Amino acid sequence: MVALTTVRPLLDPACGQADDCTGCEARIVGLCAPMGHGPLEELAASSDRVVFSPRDPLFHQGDPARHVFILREGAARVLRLLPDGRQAAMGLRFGGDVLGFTTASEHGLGAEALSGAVACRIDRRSFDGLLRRHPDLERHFLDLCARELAETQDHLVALGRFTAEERVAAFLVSFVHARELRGFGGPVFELPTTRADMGELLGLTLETVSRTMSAFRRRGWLRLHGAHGVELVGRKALESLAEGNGTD
Amino acid sequence: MVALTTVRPLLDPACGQADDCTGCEARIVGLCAPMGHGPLEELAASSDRVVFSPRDPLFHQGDPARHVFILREGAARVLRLLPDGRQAAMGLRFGGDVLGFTTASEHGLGAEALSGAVACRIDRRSFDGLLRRHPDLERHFLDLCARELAETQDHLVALGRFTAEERVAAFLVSFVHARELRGFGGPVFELPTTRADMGELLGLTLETVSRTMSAFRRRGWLRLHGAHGVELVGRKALESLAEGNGTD
DNA sequence: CGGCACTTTGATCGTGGTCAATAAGTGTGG
DNA sequence: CCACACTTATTGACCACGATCAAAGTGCCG
Repeated sequence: MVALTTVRPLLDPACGQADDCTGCEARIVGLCAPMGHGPLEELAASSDRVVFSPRDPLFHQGDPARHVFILREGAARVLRLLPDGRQAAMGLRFGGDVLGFTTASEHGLGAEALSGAVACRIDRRSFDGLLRRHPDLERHFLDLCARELAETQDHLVALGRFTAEERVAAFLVSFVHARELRGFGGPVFELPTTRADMGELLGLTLETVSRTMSAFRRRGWLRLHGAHGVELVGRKALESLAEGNGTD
Repeated sequence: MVALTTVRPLLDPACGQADDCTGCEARIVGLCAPMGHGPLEELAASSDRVVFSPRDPLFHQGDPARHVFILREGAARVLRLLPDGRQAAMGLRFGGDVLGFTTASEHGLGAEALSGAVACRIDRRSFDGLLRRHPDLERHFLDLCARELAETQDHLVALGRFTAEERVAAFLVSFVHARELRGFGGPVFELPTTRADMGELLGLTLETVSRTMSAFRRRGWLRLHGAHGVELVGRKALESLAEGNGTD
């Protein structure tokens, strides 16, 4: 499978107890899953809740990496800005995803909210200490990091070898997949991205993304409800494109 | 900096003692760096030395992930094969690099030797046990994984936003950088890759790679000694291209 | 209703892909 | 050591996918 949006399917029934994320997307949380009550309380002491409006930065590329974020609600994107102004998005993040975790001293990437978003902001020092005191948590994070690496590699294949149609299909399919993992079923959904956002994620221009979406619509593979509302009709066809089956 | 070949600069003076890698490239080893003698002996007991000829596979995509490899000499590449036969290379690996580490049960990527190569093959079970028993080693691996993620993100930016010239420049610069980190200085070197290999790494055809190399030669930025021998003359110019400064 | 950001669609352009022929290396056996 | 076969690299001619430039069209929020 080729994933262009981050997908980390780690259910977390415990998280709702020590913290106030009951009923929100963060029930599915990569971080908290293996944590007992002790660690969770430690975490709650050095974390706070932050609300972001659309296009607010969570942190900037180049900032000292002082915090780790866990997205609770909404969507965000992680991106790299080049010296000449070009920018490339590395992926989307949703409820339960971890942002801003790095072993470096500075953020190599920036992150910004797409829709409105709520995140849990954790002090980096406390976080490192927590990892050190709880080896199973550290192991869990290694797993998380390995998954993110695998997803980035999928993305790399898409940018290196996929046509425009395959890239857009891969984006749609993996977005739907990420939704489903978080308990939002159904073929109708709202994209939190503009066509330009999608272009930056896929290495395409916004016009090409738009044309490709129109082509899919004409083929009856999807129905558009306004610019952001999408109804996947021909999921099979899109999945086949997204898997890199080529024309055969 | 944009890295298209893996670069993990972790010196390992201890590795030569418990194992027979004295004097070879594996002095620079990501894995062994933080290990004491105890762990090293444990490791030696469940590892063996394997020699590969050019184009030999170290492991195939889809194989059960039974071993972790540490490359000691030579070069290898890690790649993804698509259902329709297209293939994309995720990066190059050199002496000291770790290959085949994954938290999944199967290899999501294949790996093959480019030049001849020597690797240390470690049983996955033993390796997992070692990680569990030595939390500092596990922390080190988390760091390694985070670095590889950062490099893959650099690669992603290159494929998503760079022109052909910028990609080839980025490849050359990061290859030279990897060599230097391993103690091989000097502006003249042999590429272990064919033009086709470079194309698969950069999302280009072999013809485009060849034309771009010729263009660099004509501009006096490099001198070619046979097909694989390269002498970097205008490193500054190539570095500027590789950083994404655009035309300005 | 007006203003603005985003989307769609069209026309044209250009980078890099494709197809093809030649040249340069590389390796093997006589 | 050279002749031959084979792989890899280079270069050219042409093509196509997606980029760029431009102009309507649509939806959204004040």
